[in-house]
Amino acid sequence: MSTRVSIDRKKEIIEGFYELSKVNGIENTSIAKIGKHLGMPPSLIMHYFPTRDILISNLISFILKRMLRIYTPIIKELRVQNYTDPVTFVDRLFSRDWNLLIDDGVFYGCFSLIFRNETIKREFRNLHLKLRENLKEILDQDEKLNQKDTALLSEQIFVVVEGAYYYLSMIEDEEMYEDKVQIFKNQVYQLLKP
Amino acid sequence: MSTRVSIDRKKEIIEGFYELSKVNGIENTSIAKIGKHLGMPPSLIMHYFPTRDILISNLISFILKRMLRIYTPIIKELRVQNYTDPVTFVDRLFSRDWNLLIDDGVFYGCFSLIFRNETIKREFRNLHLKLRENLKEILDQDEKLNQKDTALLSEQIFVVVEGAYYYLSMIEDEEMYEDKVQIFKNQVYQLLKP
DNA sequence: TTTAAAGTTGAATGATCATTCAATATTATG
DNA sequence: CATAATATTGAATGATCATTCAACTTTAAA
Repeated sequence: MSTRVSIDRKKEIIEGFYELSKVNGIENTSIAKIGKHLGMPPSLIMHYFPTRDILISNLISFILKRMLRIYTPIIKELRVQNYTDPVTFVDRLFSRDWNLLIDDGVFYGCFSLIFRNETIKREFRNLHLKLRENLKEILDQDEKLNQKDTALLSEQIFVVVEGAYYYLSMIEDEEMYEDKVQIFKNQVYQLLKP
Repeated sequence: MSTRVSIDRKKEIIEGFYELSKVNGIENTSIAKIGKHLGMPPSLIMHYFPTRDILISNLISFILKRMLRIYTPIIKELRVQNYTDPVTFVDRLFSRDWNLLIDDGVFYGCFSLIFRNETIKREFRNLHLKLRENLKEILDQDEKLNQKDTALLSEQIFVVVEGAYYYLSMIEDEEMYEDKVQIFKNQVYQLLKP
């Protein structure tokens, strides 16, 4: 069905789309621009992605897959150590690894599409349910938390993390940024207290 | 400088822009479409808003002004009663008044612009600083909280509220939605405990 | 009432858009 | 090697875009 070439091309196109979206926003990244950026005619892009909507929904899958990756290093660690201090991965949640993993502008640009596209909304919902499940699994490894409702806890932790990401993305002042991060980290540590 | 007519026209145009953006998204709401919607030539819109960017930045001001309004009824109450149970306005924060006040799709669509526009970012930041200040003032009215750092508390409350709004906007199932709301409300009540 | 300013119209601009298509080149298959 | 499938090209489509402009109408000021 899908050849090596077609798989590579699709990947190349989506990555080009993503790169240009970082600079111009998704809404200003046309098929023609992607083509010029990659040195291919727009018709080739449409050969692999028949409509712009399909192209966008592939970009979203690409982004959501990336986001899930924040957990893979932590989960690997857990396999080896059989124990990880929750504080360690809370730190990781607040670290700038996420910003490195995926551009905030592109991410929120995609997110804003959920309100007019049911499929995109479902994809985002699934990602977030997965993120919470993963966090729950990690919390379950910690004996100190075995009295706690870890499902509830992971909801509570994530709502702080996500609120923090939203709010922090407006803060320019470096010092203020660090202050706020500390506040929100403490807020999560408080939740983790036995 | 600005006549009655020009003030009314500008308002009419921005509101038309907002209405169409609810349905199509900002990125798909052109000046021509706004004109058709309001029964006026696009050139008239450009007479009042010389560029599309100016039009967008006016839409954003319009939206942010609206958001601040969630507090005015609460603050009015406080003036009369000289006391309001914080639980009451936490409820209000989580109520659907906000969704009524401003469409989530338009809101997040505007928000995603902060990443490529410094002015818009500043406007959003100012709104959120104001929201937190307002909440602090309300918390300060409550004697039960006079041992607490109300500035810190308002940060912590809002980060939950904003994370919740983000997350809840993906949830379709009504029952699940109510469950989550209750979780996040409890999380805030916990913060308010003396 | 004259005149200036502000408001409004509609047609025209060139740029860019997503998408289509037929033609050509490359690769895989039998 | 032949042939079918896949990959790629480049030109052309009509729609829509933000913006410009000159002409016209209404309102305000003097």
